[in-house]
Amino acid sequence: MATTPKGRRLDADERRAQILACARELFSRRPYAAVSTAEVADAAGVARGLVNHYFGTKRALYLEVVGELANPELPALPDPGSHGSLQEALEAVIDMWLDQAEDNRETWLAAIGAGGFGRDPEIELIIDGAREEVAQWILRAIGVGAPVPGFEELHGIVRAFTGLAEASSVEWLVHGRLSRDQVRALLVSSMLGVLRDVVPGLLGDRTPS
Amino acid sequence: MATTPKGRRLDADERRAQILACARELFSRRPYAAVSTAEVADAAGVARGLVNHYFGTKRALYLEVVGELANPELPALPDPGSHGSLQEALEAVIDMWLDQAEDNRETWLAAIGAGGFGRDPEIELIIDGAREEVAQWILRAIGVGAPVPGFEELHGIVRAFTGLAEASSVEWLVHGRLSRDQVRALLVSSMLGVLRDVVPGLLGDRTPS
DNA sequence: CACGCTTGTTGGCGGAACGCCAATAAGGGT
DNA sequence: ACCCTTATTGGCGTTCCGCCAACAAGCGTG
Repeated sequence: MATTPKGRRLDADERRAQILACARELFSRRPYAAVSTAEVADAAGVARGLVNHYFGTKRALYLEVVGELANPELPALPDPGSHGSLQEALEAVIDMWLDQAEDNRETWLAAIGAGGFGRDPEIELIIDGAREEVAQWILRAIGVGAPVPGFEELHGIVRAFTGLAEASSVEWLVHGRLSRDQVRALLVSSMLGVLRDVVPGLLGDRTPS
Repeated sequence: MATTPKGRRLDADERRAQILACARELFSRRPYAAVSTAEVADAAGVARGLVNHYFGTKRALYLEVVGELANPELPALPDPGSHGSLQEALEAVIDMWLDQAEDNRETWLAAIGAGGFGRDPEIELIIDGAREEVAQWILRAIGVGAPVPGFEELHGIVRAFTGLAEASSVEWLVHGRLSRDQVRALLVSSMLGVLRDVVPGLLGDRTPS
């Protein structure tokens, strides 16, 4: 990453961007506390003091990296009115979202914190374990054992569902945009709908389609 | 939190637990790097060296705190024989989940990382801002402006939905338990179902020309 | 009651990292 | 060729962490 020979002067903006890039590289692999400014400076082929000169503090540098990562560059929406049903509009926007996630995979995962950003990989493991426990708990509750055909998909669905449960609960407990009853209805409705689509056999007596 | 006079000897397990409690208190309010072991020791009314004596390193102490927080104590499931329909089982387990979240509100939010755990509040703000942007983007895409009646709820629902989108995408891109098509179907289906239940007016007539 | 042994506890040493600032020199303008 | 702007450096003081030897509180023993 050290693109310039020692001591060479660069344009301020250029140098700043270069250091930022190195910091991004390092912070995306190791947790905040495990990355030193000296390391960042080293990677950029620059004296440590210069990092502080451009970003003030290590924390400020970190914040800037995160801010850069978390900026999702959402694709432009198609003209309103060009779509017929709500379903079509929804499908379109979801496709765009998925494209975006697939293309910027690295960046996007880092921003989400899934691949572990400044977050400690070990911490990530603990959290993931807890989520997995909840998922297994739900699977048991709806009477799904491991050897069911298509279990992997079901597993993934339930894991995804816990994401919905967490986010909606935050809307309820933190932002107050949803009531408990609404969260409940939201979870039951969406989970039922998805199960109906993917494993219709589970529903027993009621088997549409 | 300093329950014992200076220099008093405690049982090893007791002292350990006390320090852990203080660490938990501090780490839940400020990010990792902003909490010093000296502070933890101070809060426990103990010499700094003792923290290292019991936990080795600051990081190990932190990991233990997180591990303690992330342990969700899931309520026992009802007898598998007593379940009626899938819907009933689902409603039951979701109610249990919501109870659990409501009761342990503090702890649970901390574990999720929503209230910001060892995570930097400022970082949290950035991430939340990015999520909000996505939510607004989706709202625009499905043709919902701000002054719609029941907009708050819709807003919350979409925010919750982004949680589902993120989690399912992680299942797709990281764990490989879902394919892209499955994620797509999952998102479309659940979002449509929920919209149908909450704002049925949106579905009927579209194309306001 | 005195003594000693176990072990919880302390205080400080050495190293690493961070924020800051004055000194330096690179590169363009005159 | 000179100077003047400013990117860049190197080091000082401070804070924080991991480690360890010394200390003493409390219990058992004679």
